[in-house]
Amino acid sequence: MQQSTRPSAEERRFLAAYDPSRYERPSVTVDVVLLTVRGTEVHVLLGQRVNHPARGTWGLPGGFVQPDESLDEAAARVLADKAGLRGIFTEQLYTFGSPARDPRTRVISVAYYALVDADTLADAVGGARKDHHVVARVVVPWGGEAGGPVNALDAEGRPLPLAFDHADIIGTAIRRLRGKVGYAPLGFELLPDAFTLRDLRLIHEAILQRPLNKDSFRRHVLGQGLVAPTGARATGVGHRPPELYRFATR
Amino acid sequence: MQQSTRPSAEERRFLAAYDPSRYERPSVTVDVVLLTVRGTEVHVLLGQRVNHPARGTWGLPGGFVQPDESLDEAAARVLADKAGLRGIFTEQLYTFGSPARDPRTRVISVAYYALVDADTLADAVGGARKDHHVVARVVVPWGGEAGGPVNALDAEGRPLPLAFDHADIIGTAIRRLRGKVGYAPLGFELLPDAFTLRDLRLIHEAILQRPLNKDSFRRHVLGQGLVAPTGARATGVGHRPPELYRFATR
DNA sequence: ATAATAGTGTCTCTCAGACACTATACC
DNA sequence: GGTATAGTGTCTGAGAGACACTATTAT
Repeated sequence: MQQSTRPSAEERRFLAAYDPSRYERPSVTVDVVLLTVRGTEVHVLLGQRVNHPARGTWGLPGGFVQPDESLDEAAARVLADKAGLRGIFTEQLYTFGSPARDPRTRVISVAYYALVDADTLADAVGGARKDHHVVARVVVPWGGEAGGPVNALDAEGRPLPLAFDHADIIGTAIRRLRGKVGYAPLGFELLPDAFTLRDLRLIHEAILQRPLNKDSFRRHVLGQGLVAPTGARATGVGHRPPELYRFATR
Repeated sequence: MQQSTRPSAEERRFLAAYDPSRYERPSVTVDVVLLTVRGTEVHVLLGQRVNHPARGTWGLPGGFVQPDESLDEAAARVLADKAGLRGIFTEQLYTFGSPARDPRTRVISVAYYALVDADTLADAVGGARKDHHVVARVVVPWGGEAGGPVNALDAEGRPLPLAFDHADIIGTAIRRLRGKVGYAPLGFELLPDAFTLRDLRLIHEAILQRPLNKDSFRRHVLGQGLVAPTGARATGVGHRPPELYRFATR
């Protein structure tokens, strides 16, 4: 980011006299849509609200932006505190600021989305956080990149009521993911270090919720040079063992 | 947006006792990157700052988000107040929240970008706002969608110093525009109601800063069904008069 | 051997790029 | 007529989809 020029003496006097309390200020939070893929379905980490407002409903991990941290840092802090995850792919998504979206007061939420492979998420959530956190299945009631709110289901398929506008926020994350997965190397964020091309294709199919051509997918991925063979092969698969690949940083 | 469920009596008591002043809150502004294309170059509306901080530098039109308005409404209000424009294409861009980006206090800026044709912008800026506003040429020192800050030049080609992190914000708008212009009908927002296919192609070339294949562009645009011929033709062009088209809302 | 998927080879269809050619205004 | 751009037709190469065929392991 570009640094502004050094303030003059006159500007320093102005700044010293500046009173920020003259303006009514909203609260600003960061909410993180932490997504993974289990089997053929996208899942999201939700926490059950133990306090009002909307107590008992399920919401995204989030927190107020602290005075000394950037928005990216706030998102990383939320991920570390609430999910025990560090260093995973995280990107700003959209900022939600409808005046009535939180009944407490004016709360503007800068939403982020993050991607992690299912095993790492299971390990992270399996600890002390188990009680009030769930990795919920996301049901997307629209195709392509139409957009709109989504539904969340628990492991038994029961719907989980979502807090505030979090159904919209998750829907926005799904739309972003669908839009980017075709040309950006996002699938690797959802897989362990070594994976087969079939694994990668199933990730894409789970995100897009439509079948992809096996041959074209293979050609496309190999042609992009985004993956490199490890030399190893998967074992115990009951058929010809596939090559294991890793993400190639070009 | 989805409405949250009706609060219970207990929840209403909680909300009545809630004290928002317990948390330190940042200021939140909306800044608008109002873009247009003049000739072969992208331009942006800038205003000269008459007050500190960064007095004399050039900044995007912006304003504090009011307690009763959404972010979209704040962006529309800024466009109406500072540029006299209503009903033009506007979309949320990105939220900038580095702690030191504004020397006054913590200011988080929700950036929007808006598109308008050059004639409409010239009419809107030609009035009383003339003194402290300029439609500056944007010089992009990176190709494709690499991203990064940009430079702004006045009509004589002199660089205009940009306030705060506005060079980054404009750069983010350029990158978004380059990314979307290939598949979304954005070019029409930058043209008057009737235009030739050559006009539309020149708009795309100005945004992408690279030449486009004339034949493919024509086939692509006509094949998409996004334009419809008006039946009229341009006159006084010194060569075969081209068909005039309009944007076709499918 | 059978089942199941990996991986290769090839054909076709679509589309972008390139180019040639004709059309038509203003000078 | 000359010039400049509009607009059409056609060829070619790249890539996606489809499909046939071979490869290889667990059972």
